This record gives sequence, structure tokens and C-alpha cells, in this order.
Amino acid sequence: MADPTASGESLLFLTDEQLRKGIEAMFFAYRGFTADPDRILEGMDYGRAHHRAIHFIHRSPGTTVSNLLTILGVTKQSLNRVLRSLIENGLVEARVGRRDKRERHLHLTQKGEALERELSDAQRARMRAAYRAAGPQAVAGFRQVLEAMMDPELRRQYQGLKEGGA
Amino acid sequence: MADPTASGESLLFLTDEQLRKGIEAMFFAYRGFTADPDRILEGMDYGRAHHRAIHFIHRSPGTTVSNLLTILGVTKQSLNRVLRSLIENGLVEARVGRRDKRERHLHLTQKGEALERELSDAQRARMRAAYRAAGPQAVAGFRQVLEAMMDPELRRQYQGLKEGGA
DNA sequence: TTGGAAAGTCAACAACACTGACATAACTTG
DNA sequence: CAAGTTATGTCAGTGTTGTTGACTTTCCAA
Repeated sequence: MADPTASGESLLFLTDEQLRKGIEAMFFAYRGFTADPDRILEGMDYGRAHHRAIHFIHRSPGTTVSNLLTILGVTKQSLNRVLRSLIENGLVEARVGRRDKRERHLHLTQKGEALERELSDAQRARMRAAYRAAGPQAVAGFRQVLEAMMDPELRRQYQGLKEGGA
Repeated sequence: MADPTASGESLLFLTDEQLRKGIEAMFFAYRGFTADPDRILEGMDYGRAHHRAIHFIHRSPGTTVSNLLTILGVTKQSLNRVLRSLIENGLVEARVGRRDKRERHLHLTQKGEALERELSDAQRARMRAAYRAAGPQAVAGFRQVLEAMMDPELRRQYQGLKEGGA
């Protein structure tokens, strides 16, 4: 969508200066984006990696370890360290697959769901405020640009999560 | 801007599901955002922290160490480790302040500028492609939402960098 | 039955962040 | 000028999150 060759005026948004501002906006916004969950997690034994695992297990209950590996893009050793502590502390349950017994299907326990809610409430509150301030049209553009910025493989992951496409 | 109480239809963009998609979009897009510079840096002795320092020194030549500290939001020990290696390797020059001799004013050397260009060319190329694909209106919305997402203090930093405001 | 995939584990290591403590030089103010 | 503060740098220790590499156990499928 959007014709890049449209009119002369519309190409000003592709200047290096504009792009640089976009880059810096991503940097500063991401700091805000992670700030609230980080604050909640600090003090607990958990960090951002635990948050991500919890988020995607909540999002796709019953997902397998290798599913999670491709979504998160880390090594299994790294993810395993995180999952182990979540399981030990009773936030995550790993059920042996019925079909394929090698697979572990991951679920949040009540305790896990509670922490997920606390984290995502905080993160959504900031998101909601930003969305509300910017308005629906800006939000649509926000999503479009972010999607275009993803690696194609990650975009597929993203779109495949649920409530697919645009 | 944008009246949130406007019409009934426009509130659908504030549902938890929409917010969740926005959160995931930030996560996946940020991965893409850092992927190219990370690839360039891997193999060199440098990482993402060096990239950030180089970016902001390029952006504000002559900036002081404490300026950089507040912009990057890290401890001086952490920044110092990064700056030391950049200075030792001749990418950054630290000039003693003329007014205040306690201050170090940071500048990129030719070698530093060259690496900066390589990194930001890669990052801008991705940004440009995303901007072009999404179009100017989407880009405006993208910037609006990101700004609204920042912590107020960081937003001031961001806007104060140059070519200020919206 | 055998090959390979899925999952888990151990060990070592690196990048990048943190805290706390301390040193030095230089500016600022009473 | 002396005292206090600021800017910078440094040493040492620690924690989180990521990485490789090597290896085992389990178990599906050809």
C-alpha cells in the first residue's frame, strides 16, 4: 500500500535525517516499552527473558519448547535455564506430549497466570496510553511500519500467532 | 491530538487484543531493527553498546561523557568500558574541555566515522524500506505512537537531540 | 532396528549491565 | 584560600542473558 512514487512532496519522509529520527525513536521507545515489566521483575529472581517466555506461553498455551525456541530466537540452553526456574517455582507446567512423548507442552499455572497478568497489565497500560494519545490512524501506521521492519521470517511468526494478518 | 471519545467505532483499537498485538509487534520489530548492525559488529570486538555510543557521538559531536550517560541510561562504569576500547582503537577521541577542563568532549575519528557510516547505512536501509513500504502517513503515525510510548524524561532527550519536535 | 529429531543437561565463556568504593582533577562558593 | 561539589576514571565483584560444544535420553518413523 502507499505509492512511493506518488508526488514530489511525499519523498521528504525518506531523508537520512528523518530515518535517523525514526531510529532514535525506536531506541527511546523500546526503553519505555520494557521499563514497567523490568521494574516489576527486579527483586524477583526473574528478568526480561522470563517475561518473554511467560508472555508467549500465555499467548499460545500448550506450545512446545521448540516452538518457543523459534519465536524467541535464542538457544535451547538459554531458554532451558529460564524454563527450568519457572517450572521449579511453579509458574509453568511442562506436560509430556500425548502424541509425541518427546515434546513438552508448556502451560502457565495459576501462579504463572497471575504474574503474566501483572506484567502485561503494566505493559498494556503504557501501550493503551500511547495509543489513546496518538489515535487510531496513527496506531494503524505504527503497526504497518513495525511489520515492514521485521525480518520476513519473524513477520511470519508474528502474523501466525493468532488473529493473523493486518 | 485525536479525540479518543470521538465515535464508537474508533475505540476498538484499544482492546486488549489490539494492545497485545502492538506489544508483540514491538518485540519482533526491535529484533529486526538491531539485526543488521549486530551482524556487522559480530566478529569485531564491538557490540550493541558500542554501536549506541558511536551513534550518539556522531549525532552530537563534542558531547560530554555525562551527556552520553543520561542519553544512554547506563552507569558510568558500563559506558567507560565501552568508551575506553573505542578510544584505544582510535575510533573516538576525547578532548579535554576548554571551558571546563574536567569534561571530556567526545568526537569520532575518521575511522570512527567510517564505522558509524557502515552501521547506520545498514540500519537506515532497513528503515527506509519499511518507511517506503508503509508510506508517509503511516510513518507519521509510527513516530507519534513511539513518542507517546517514551518515558517523559526520555522524550525530552529525544526531542532535544536536533531538528526538535514533531 | 536403526537413524535422526526433540528435549534436556553440563561446562565454559562473553557481552553488558549493575553496585560499591575510591582517586584525581578542577570548578564553585563561602 | 579552604571546603565542598562535580566530572571523570578505575578496581573489584556480581548477575542476567546470551553463546558454543559435547553428550545423554527418549522416542518417532522409515
